[in-house]
Amino acid sequence: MDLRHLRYFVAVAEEENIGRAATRLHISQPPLTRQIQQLEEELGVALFIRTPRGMELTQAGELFLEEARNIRALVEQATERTQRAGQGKLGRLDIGIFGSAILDVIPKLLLNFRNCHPDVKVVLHTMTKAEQIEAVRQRRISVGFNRMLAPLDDIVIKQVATEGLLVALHADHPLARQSVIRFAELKDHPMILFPTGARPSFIDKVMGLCIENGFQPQISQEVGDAVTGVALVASGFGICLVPESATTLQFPGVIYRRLTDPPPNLIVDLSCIYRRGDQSPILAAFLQTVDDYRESASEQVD
Amino acid sequence: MDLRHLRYFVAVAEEENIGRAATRLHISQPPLTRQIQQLEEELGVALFIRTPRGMELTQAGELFLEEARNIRALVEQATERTQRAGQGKLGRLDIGIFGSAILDVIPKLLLNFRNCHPDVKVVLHTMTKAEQIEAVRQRRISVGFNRMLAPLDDIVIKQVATEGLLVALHADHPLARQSVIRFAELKDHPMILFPTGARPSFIDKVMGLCIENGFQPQISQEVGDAVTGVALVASGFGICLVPESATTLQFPGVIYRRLTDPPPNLIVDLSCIYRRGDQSPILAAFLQTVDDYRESASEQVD
DNA sequence: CCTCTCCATACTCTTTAGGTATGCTTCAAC
DNA sequence: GTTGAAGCATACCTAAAGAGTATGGAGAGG
Repeated sequence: MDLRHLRYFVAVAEEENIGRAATRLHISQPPLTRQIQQLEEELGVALFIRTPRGMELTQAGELFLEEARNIRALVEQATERTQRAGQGKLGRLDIGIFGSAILDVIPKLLLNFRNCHPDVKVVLHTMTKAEQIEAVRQRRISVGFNRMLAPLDDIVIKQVATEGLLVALHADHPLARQSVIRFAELKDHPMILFPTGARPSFIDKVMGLCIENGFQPQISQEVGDAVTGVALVASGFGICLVPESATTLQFPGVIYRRLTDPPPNLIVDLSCIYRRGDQSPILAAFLQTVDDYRESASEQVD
Repeated sequence: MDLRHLRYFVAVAEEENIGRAATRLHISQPPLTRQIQQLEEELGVALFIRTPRGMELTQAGELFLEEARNIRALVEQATERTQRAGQGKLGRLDIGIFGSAILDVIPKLLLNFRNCHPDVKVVLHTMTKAEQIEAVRQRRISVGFNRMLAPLDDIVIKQVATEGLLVALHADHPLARQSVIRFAELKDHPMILFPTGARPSFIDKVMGLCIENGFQPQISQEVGDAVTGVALVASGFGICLVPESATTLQFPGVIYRRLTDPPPNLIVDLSCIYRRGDQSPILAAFLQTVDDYRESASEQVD
């Protein structure tokens, strides 16, 4: 049996007349007669009663008509869904994130992506940098977001955004009276660092800046992520260098101050990683969204 | 697209290797390669990633695999169901009945039929003789049960059973003391007749018998069916001639007495009617059940 | 570097769908 | 009653498409 047989059968059943059905199908009458005979022979069942007036469905034919319509609808649906999946408009995208990336850029990106691709199910997985790399390799996630990424052969790193650094400090802190702070002034003030875990990380960025400015930081506490860091600032444990997006966190008593030095020293990048050679149309669509985001972000700067 | 494409696609997706899939499908490798290419081209979507190790499904391919399996299962199911319908094992049978036929024969027939054909939905319609004939012509019912049927060109009449006649009378009735009654003894006893409505009917049978035995019956009441007739016997309205199967009705105070005369005079037939030329396999199966029933009934008599 | 594996391509053959012409049956109209 | 029209079936031919054989080409492993 063939989908052609079903198409022909439905036409004949609807027209109740082989000649008219043949016209509708843009073929001549004899081949259609033969196809219907073949179908009946293959099923071993009479689907039609031949009357002088035309073709009339048997009970078995009535039943088969329903089934044939179902099958044809399902085929059409399968075709359409598969095509949408091939265009990255249907399916699932697993994304690896880490603590502070969720604060600003990722929500905006996801919002844009879901507007264009409402039928792609986005699943977020919180994981460390090392876990993300491993998960990308094993295809458990298609894309991961992180900072301070070192080049790898099998993984592409694509910069998503750059953010300036701010100092988070308590309103009672001596430096809080200044509207702008020079980096060197941070010397001798206890500092909260994050994240713990795999190096190189944001910690190394901060340590490097301190050394460039001629001092070793006084480490008050090492914590897992920016959220915890700012929470400790609110509790008076010290100051904390954070990316701009951390201003989303408005803990009581915490204020953010800009540093005087200009880029490129006082910026930190946010990048995404994905498997080199990954052909997934959903990933491609997501990376397109990332590009669009970067463009619109740089336009805002202009 | 063709069902062949689906079969081939599923095989390749499962084997993850065109060569092995070709072996499984009992064809050679190159045609299979081409069929898969055709399918991908028609959908406009890459279903597989070609690796040095073999064929790996894309996300779109995974989705299409599910759909393809569904479609194939549905086709198989449609084939099987249609074949069962063609053998009269699946579908619907509409049967016309009248009041007293339901008492004995029909329940037994239906029980037998449903044992052999559990997936045929049997729908009973209570209708008069005239309604049954009209409904058979209009195909609203496939078969009807009735008594005293006159031959018709377009309808086949098939005798289902013959039943002897009994006299239903009240236990206090003078004739109740006799274990057997001669027909002529019914003279001068008020008699309940049924059914009202279309002639010829059971009434004409009874009237004919009375005249044969030399008297005009004293009509106490005409009622619609045997059930009402026997109910009136219980209320003391008179005696009532009924088919044997009416003994199913055990009203308090009602007893049944055999008549002395032998067949063929004191029997009444139950027949079924159906459209001449009706090819429905379900009807054929039902008529076969009727034949089997008649055979087993006559065996019991032997 | 060679070989093995596996998919793609080229070409041929065979099957089968589709077209044209025609026959057969039934129904209706004259 | 005969004739014509409608509708399905059959016979035969053509063309398209699937399947087979032979071979090429690319990547992985020894």
